[in-house]
Amino acid sequence: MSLKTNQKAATVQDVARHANVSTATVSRTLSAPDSVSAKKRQAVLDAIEATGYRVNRAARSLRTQRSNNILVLLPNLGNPFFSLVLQGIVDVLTPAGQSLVVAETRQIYNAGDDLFSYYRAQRADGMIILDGGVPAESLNRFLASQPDANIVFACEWTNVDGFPSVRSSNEDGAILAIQHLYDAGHRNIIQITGPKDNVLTHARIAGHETACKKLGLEMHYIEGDFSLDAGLQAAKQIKAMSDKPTAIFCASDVIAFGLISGLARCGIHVPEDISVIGFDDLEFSEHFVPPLTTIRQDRVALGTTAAQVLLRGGASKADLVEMIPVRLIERSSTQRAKTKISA
Amino acid sequence: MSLKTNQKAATVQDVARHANVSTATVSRTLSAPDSVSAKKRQAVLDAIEATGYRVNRAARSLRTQRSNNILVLLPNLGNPFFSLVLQGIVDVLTPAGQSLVVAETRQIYNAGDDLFSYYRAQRADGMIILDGGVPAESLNRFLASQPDANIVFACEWTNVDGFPSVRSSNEDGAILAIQHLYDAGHRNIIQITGPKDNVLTHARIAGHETACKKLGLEMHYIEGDFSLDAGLQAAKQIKAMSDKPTAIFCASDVIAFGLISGLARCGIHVPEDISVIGFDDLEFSEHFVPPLTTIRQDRVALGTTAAQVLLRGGASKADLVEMIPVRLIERSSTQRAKTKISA
DNA sequence: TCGCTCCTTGTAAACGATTACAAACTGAGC
DNA sequence: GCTCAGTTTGTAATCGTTTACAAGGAGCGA
Repeated sequence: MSLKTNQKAATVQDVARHANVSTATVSRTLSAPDSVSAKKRQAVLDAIEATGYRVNRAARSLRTQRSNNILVLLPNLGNPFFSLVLQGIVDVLTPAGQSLVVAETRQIYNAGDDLFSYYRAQRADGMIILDGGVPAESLNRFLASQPDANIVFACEWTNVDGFPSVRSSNEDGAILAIQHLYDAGHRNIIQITGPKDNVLTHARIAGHETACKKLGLEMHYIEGDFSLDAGLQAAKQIKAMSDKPTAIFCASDVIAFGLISGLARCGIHVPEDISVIGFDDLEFSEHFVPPLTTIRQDRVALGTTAAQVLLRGGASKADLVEMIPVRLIERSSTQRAKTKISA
Repeated sequence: MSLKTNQKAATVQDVARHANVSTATVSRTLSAPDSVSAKKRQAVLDAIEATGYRVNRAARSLRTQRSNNILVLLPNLGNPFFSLVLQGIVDVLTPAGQSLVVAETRQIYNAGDDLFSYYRAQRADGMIILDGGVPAESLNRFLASQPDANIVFACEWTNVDGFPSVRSSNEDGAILAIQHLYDAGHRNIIQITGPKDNVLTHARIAGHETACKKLGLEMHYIEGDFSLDAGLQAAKQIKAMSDKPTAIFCASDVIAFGLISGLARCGIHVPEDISVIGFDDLEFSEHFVPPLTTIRQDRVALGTTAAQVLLRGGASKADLVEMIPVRLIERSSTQRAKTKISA
């Protein structure tokens, strides 16, 4: 490529002139090389090299009606949970020649816009939504007005039918967690849940119930919200209980961190006094003290799969639900129940 | 806005027809409302409402030669350190009507592209680079070919002159760390550093040296790389030392996590046996066991400031270095030295 | 050589906005 | 009513691609 300090970027016209061909031939060399004779093709490639030509995406978008942009919508960009999901998305999108545009749901609504309108304004080729809290009204508008919009939910999802989704098998995860505790002899188990209007919360409670029914356990919950603080608060409640659980299933690793810290301040030690299992398997969980037993979500796979579904035009399979398996990662925050097993 | 299931999006022509004005008037209503009479303006706004018109960004970009896209380049999207920086960036960019396009340096190079060429292809209005490891050759190309390119480095920076940068005061941070340990009576201090070719590493070593010179301490280093594993490896080395340090300054919190875990496995306890101070103050650091004393970087401010510099056209002040202050967060991983203070 | 097909190539019309320029209108001052 | 300046409006060119269509040329059989 040329290093010359040219003010304005080379256009397809410049290349054509340079190679002594028409603009159509230049364009074809790029999009359908086989339809151009070897001689002209080489001339065009040389001219591109010489002029430092790069296609103007705006012009191409305007003409082809495709932006080559994929919009990713997050509830909260500052939440480190999403970093590996984004990693997975970009791993698939970049090689496919798509650029990744990120936005936060609340920024859009703060600007007085709504999702539907924002999507139209961006004119992205597709959208991955990582936020299950999008208002149903916005989504119904999509279905009514742009039934062909290419949208995939990932991680979280929505109860509005008509959108494909990629998610961890949350129920299975909860079942694995309860079963693991049961197998270690625990019979008095509490779940500290996520926020009550969240789809993940419901799924993890559903799994919990399934497991408890099967195993003949009673179900106990403390309502939380996936945050550290929820764990700290729960620790206080547990300290005050007369009949303490022997094991706690936290709906997120972050809750577990807060809980374990909180319990330690009350003189309750994990896993000696109480076993704790988390959900997510964050980078840190392995290095927490004690290393956290947890249910691993494959965040990169969530991202890559969502991107693949999108590229394949997943919107046509509106009922698609792609489940990413989770697995139990056994570490040191859970141990065999010390108290005698009742019954 | 209309809910009708219209196939193709409304254009400025449709709005003009609807409002019985020319396309120029529609365009002016959007970009310079004051230059349009109140009556026509209202007619246009009504027509926009009725047709559900949204400006076509590709067409606008083509005509105005501005994309309203800002490119953010990261070394590694999966690294949760950057999530709050991105948060800060988006907090500023979205209200300013700019979209955020993210890409990873290595993806670009994997694709056989180089940064300069990629930037031209994207035709972004500006770029925030969070990766100090960009080859000098690419950067010199920018300066030679597009001296007006709007580029800001954030977090990390480059030794190539000519680019503004926003960064934490890393030297100050290292000085604060050493001073804190000194004040607690420590005289035998080691730093576990970042990777040796990194600008942050150099800055934190420079601060360390400044402090040691002032305080009359010897300087000791173990070379690391900001990772958990570096901390674990360092723990082994320290265990094998006959004259052990009483305090360790880790160039990142993540190193500190690994170090503390590693030391614990060798029966060396923090802070009882050795004090440890980190750098970054991740969300997690407060809840580590023990809660980590560290130097806090204001990651959100790094992002917002970088975005503001960019929007102000910071490239014109190529020598600008915006320093974001750091501060000492004292928690429980450091304590007063037990051994007698020598001299 | 003619006529036919098949492959390459070029011409020119989109795509949907912005904006320079000119035309039309307004009202004030005489 | 006429002139002039100032405001408002419209016309049409332009941004840089892609692609439908037509035309030119090559190859081949008769």
